[in-house]
Amino acid sequence: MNELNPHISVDCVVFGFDFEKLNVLVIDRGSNDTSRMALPGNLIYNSEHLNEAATRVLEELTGIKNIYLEQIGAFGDPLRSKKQSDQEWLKAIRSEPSARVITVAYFSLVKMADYIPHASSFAKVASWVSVKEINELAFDHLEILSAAKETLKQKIKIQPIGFNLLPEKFTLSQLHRLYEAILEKPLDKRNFRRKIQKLDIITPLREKQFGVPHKPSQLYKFNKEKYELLTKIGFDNFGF
Amino acid sequence: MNELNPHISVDCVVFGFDFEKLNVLVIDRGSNDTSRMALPGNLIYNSEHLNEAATRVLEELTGIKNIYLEQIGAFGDPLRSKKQSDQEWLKAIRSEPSARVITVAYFSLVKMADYIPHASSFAKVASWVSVKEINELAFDHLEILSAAKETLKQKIKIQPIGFNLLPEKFTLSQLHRLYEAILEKPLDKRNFRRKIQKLDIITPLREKQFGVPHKPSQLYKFNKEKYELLTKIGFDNFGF
DNA sequence: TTTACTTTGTGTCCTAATTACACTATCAAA
DNA sequence: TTTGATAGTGTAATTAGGACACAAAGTAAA
Repeated sequence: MNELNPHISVDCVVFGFDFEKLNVLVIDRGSNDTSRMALPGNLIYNSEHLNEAATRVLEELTGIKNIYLEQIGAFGDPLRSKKQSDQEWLKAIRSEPSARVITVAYFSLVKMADYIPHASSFAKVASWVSVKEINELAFDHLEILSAAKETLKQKIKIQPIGFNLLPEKFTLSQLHRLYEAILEKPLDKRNFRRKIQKLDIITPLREKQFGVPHKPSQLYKFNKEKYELLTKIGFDNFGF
Repeated sequence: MNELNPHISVDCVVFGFDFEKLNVLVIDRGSNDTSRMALPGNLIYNSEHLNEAATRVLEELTGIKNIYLEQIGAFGDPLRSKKQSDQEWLKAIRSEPSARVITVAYFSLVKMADYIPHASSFAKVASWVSVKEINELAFDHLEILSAAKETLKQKIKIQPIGFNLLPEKFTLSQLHRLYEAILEKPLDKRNFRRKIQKLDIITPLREKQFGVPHKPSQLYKFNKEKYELLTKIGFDNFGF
């Protein structure tokens, strides 16, 4: 009844931002394969919705709840079944050797502070790796990562989802660097500030940075209420 | 070896444009279910790539080759297995009663003249139905249709894919009505013309409409070479 | 052959958005 | 008190977007 479905898996591209660059959570699969790193993922249960499965996989891995998740799409072609090294996958698939696995990929945005690899005690430990440093991954995960990066780029041009990658309180410079990291191109500082302020969805706090060896920066928070109000009115251009 | 996989299907949302409104190909499933109409779709073979399966389903249905196809995403939750009326699906699923089906949805854009239902002699006959008239479909197909419409809207704001819905030679008015139908909002005639001409990807022909009871219109064709040249240069704003 | 009907095709003005660009202010640390 | 680092700000020029009305070219009907 509540069994794993050996034909369908979910894989998650979990992005984090360290105030300088984008990072992704990857899992070390050991050394019995050409590419040791893989995206976190798992087979799904027959009783599960797709989104639930992705949420579950991420919570099992990182302990994070209420995670921002978005589907990227379905991947997986017959070649997938030739790579037979992931032990869990092998075990599940054993009964039906000719089957293939379709994987439904998700991307998610988390605050990096919410998951610190070795401070957490989960079975598989994932680690943060800079997106730019990844040029090989197990299975078709490199393709999935590319699609995730592209989807994120497109999405952030339309919706203010970047705030999921920042702490509650953040500076405009941090937000600026985040957009540059995602879009992979420099954005003029003054033009960026003007534009983001005109969107009218961030609120300055009565608080500044302290302890920094330079002029302390104004802190802001994302005004979710105002954003939702604007979208309800039909406003939909939060683009860059 | 080359068997149907009873867990994974593809469904296709095939859009056509009759110079007035958007239409979708639907199949009449007979009367043994609450909602008789469904999107064309089928289970996939284990040896098939996902895209291949979608291409195959469409070619089997309409005979059209070289179709424009784009994945929308994966759908399907456990509820799906409770609706047990599609005979083919039942038969395929019989051996494994507790399984669920994930469907990978695609949307495709075709020139309506390429598929005229009763002129073709395929087993299942699909028919064109105005998108606006559809408010019920079998399974979760209404949800898929909504997602398809939304994806198409977003996509046409970025890429010039609309030309797949028009014949080789078309008028600016036809193109104008197409954009209005997809975006579901009126666009100013003069501003539309100015903008589309500035994109510089359509070429006027040495030819006009004839036989029309009004001023004959200039005919244009989509300049694919120029479009690809522009994208290679890094230009990517074909938006509306 | 004239008139009515229908759709094509065009230009300007105004406002909003985008781009490029450089210097002063404020803090910690040396 | 000097140095080093980042924050924070305005303007001018260009480009894009939105609103708007009328003459031209064909067929069909009188």
